[in-house]
Amino acid sequence: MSSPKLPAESLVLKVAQQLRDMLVEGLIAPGAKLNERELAEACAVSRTPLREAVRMLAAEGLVVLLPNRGAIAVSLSKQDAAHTFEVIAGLEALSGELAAQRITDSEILEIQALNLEMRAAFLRRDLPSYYRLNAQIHAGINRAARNPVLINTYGQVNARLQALRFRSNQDTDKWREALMEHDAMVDALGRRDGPALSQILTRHLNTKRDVVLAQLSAAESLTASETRPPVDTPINDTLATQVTQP
Amino acid sequence: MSSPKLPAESLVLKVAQQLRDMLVEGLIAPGAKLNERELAEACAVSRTPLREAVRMLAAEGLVVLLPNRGAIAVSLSKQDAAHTFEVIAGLEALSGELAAQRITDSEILEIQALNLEMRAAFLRRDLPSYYRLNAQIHAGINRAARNPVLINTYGQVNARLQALRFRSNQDTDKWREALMEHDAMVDALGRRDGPALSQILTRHLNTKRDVVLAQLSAAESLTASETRPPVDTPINDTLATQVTQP
DNA sequence: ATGTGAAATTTTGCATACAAAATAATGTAA
DNA sequence: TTACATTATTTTGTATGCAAAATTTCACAT
Repeated sequence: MSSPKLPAESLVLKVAQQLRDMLVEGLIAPGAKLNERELAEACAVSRTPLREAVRMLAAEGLVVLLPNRGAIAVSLSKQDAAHTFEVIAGLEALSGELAAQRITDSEILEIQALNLEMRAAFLRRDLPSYYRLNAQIHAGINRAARNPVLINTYGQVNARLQALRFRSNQDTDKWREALMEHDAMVDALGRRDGPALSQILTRHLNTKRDVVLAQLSAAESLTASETRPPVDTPINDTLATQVTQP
Repeated sequence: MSSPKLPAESLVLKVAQQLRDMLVEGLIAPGAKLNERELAEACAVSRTPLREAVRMLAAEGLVVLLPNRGAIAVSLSKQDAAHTFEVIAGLEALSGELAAQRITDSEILEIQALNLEMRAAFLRRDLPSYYRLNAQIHAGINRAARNPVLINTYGQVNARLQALRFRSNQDTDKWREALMEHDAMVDALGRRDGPALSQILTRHLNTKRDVVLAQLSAAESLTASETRPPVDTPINDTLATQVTQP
């Protein structure tokens, strides 16, 4: 046996990761209330570490704290989503710029291989594999940027988008477009052309943004016709938390 | 009277802001241990809300949690600082790009005015005013980008740099260089030339990074000669916390 | 002196307890 | 029935208590 006991990681961090997963996987739906007693029970801990974990997620922007009313899973309005995509695009552009300078030959080969696998997944219309490979490619570029702060920041902002749980690219045309963008990415990466890669990534994220926003609009109009009168905007619009401005 | 009582903001958020200020102002030095009892007393609250606040700051990257050993104020190694500057540069580049598209005429005038004031502060060698105006200019550009997510992300990452408490630009040459870069920035902004502004901001941040890193090296060699044998790297090197990668 | 190890103290981590606020439930009047 | 006020219940926010871990203290041997 290797490690019979390593309680090393504090409970709070484990609980935080559990909740983070639940939020990103959509097990806790956007806008849903986080009941402390309930969640504490589910995680088999007392309310104290659970609350601390929730506060961490609030700082990460995955939940929103309502004074005296607990916390709810973040629910991005279309505007929020658009803003988030803008930031993600900026971070990926940076990632591409840096990766082009720092990536190793073997890493390039690996990403080229992943890109081919992704193409194969497309041909089979294997959505799950496609998503996994797509994520791996982007993660690979981020990793090649050799900047842990960038990876962290990206992860934190991206988690909020993941929590939207869009599973799209049903539109075959858009899908094909994404594939071509990926080819261009891998090509630029192979040439170590930072500016080009950066530009492609920005464009890529913009199309992704458009797809997701379209889906949000569709979903919105659906739920609206089912339940509500033609109300427009989801719950929160700003998601502005603490910020210490220089 | 306007508002006799607005306990609205929960204690935790107030305490978090207090601690954030302490960390950014250097009242709690980088690497310093955060004693719960002590701080709770100082903030006049019990340990519970204090701990929750500390966890939030940990999620923001302003403190580092040590399992079973509490928290310490983040202490960026030179590498960490360099990585952080890279991310800040990317965010400012994005900010510039967007601001150039979205800024109003009156906002441009305001920033031009601030820039002139800053020049005046330079002529008087008035460091405090210079810093204040410099921060206002950058904040103005960020605001003009019309993206609250960007402002938040920027604020969170930048706070870690602020906690370094570099007060530099003593080097008059570098200072002059910064002034010229600011002129170029304001010029590009006036022309609403996003790419140019973006590029200038990146270069500007790079010089700033160099200045700060040089200062860190200087400070390091100082403390080293005073206390320690020629040890090289400060406390933590990664600062990698949680990340949910797509 | 210097190093080592055991006991004492402090500090952290988690659970519980209690007050205040919010939500749900109930009853009553229109 | 609906609207509204009132009470009961739940839920949150904060404080306190207690065990485990870490740190310090101090005696002792080298």
